[in-house]
Amino acid sequence: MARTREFDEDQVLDAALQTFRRKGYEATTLPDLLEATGLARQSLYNAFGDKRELFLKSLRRYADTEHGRMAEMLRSLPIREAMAAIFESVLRSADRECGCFLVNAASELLPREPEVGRIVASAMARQEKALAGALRRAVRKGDLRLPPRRIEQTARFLMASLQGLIVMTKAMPRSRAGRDAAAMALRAIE
Amino acid sequence: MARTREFDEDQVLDAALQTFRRKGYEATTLPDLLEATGLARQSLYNAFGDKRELFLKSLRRYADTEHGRMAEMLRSLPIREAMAAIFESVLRSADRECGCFLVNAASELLPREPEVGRIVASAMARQEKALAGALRRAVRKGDLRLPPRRIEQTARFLMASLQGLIVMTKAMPRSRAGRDAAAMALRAIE
DNA sequence: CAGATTCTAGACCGTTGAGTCCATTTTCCG
DNA sequence: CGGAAAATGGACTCAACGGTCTAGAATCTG
Repeated sequence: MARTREFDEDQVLDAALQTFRRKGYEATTLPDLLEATGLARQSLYNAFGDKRELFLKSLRRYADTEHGRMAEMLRSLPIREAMAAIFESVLRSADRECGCFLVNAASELLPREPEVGRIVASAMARQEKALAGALRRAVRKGDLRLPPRRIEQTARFLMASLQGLIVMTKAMPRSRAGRDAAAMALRAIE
Repeated sequence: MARTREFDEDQVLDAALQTFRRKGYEATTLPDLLEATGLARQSLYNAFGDKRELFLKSLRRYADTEHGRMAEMLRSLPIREAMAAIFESVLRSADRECGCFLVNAASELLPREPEVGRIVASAMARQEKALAGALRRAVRKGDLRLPPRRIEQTARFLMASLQGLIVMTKAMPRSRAGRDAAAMALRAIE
């Protein structure tokens, strides 16, 4: 048979992901990716296809893991604590991180790259659903008073607040603006 | 003396701005800019310097005009109508437009380009101030009930909502999500 | 008109990009 | 062991990039 693969696909994908997330698609060069992943040129092409494919795979992976993190918080914590923790994690990651990969990718590549549009839109829709589900559970449990008609709307509002927070912390990392905005958005589920 | 300049600087800058806004910095090529502006290579370099300088000038111009539009609305309309109109203009421009140039630039180029960071941060701070000012006037006039302590916070919250709306309409242009989020954000100044 | 200056068109330059090819080495497994 | 498959390093292609230069046409003002 053949020689077995020596690198861990997910690990390589994560390295590429971080690079794309930090520098964006166009500004990331192939040498950047080789250095970040530690792979040889040929290996990268064999395993993931060209730069664009690698980017899309990274983006899908990011969407999946982020959704997982969020869904996990929403499942394991009461709704208010969960939302507060989600907002807080955005605020805390403002310095070392480099914004949400989905938002970055959408900003840079839409409407030019429809596949990016599909990935981002479906990721956001999924997160919105998870949020609405958590709100519904909270209402059923009596933790939250919210007319059923308002659940979807509230989920969408919280999503928008989250996106806004992400943008503001990236653009004004040292400002109080993010904290204030987050605190006020949370009042929607008080 | 010399031959007079044959093009209108602001008009050229607007053409470049639209191109950068639509395609982003890296993906915009010099030929793109020449076609959009109708200028010859040399003229562009003479008048605006290199690609990076042209981009920064475009971004500053966008920040100024957008701030002007917003400030004008806030000055000429009651606070609720003004905010509704501002949100509405983001929603309506979802299809043909290409997102907020400031958000796009920040997403693509931060933290790599500190000058972009300065432009975006100061633009947002200016808008936040204009918003806070409008809120304060509304409170003084009795149009709005809001403890003075909450004015700054509300302004920041509305800014974040606006940014979030911009991102969501770009990422999910055909969705109801934007409308719902906008409606709910406006309830903060009901 | 004359001279200065800008505009234009396009050739040109060096660099760097993504992607391919190939020859060699490494590792696996029958 | 021996061959199949993968990994590697590096040379290579070719196109496109941003930016410069040149030569000539256009247009202003003194």
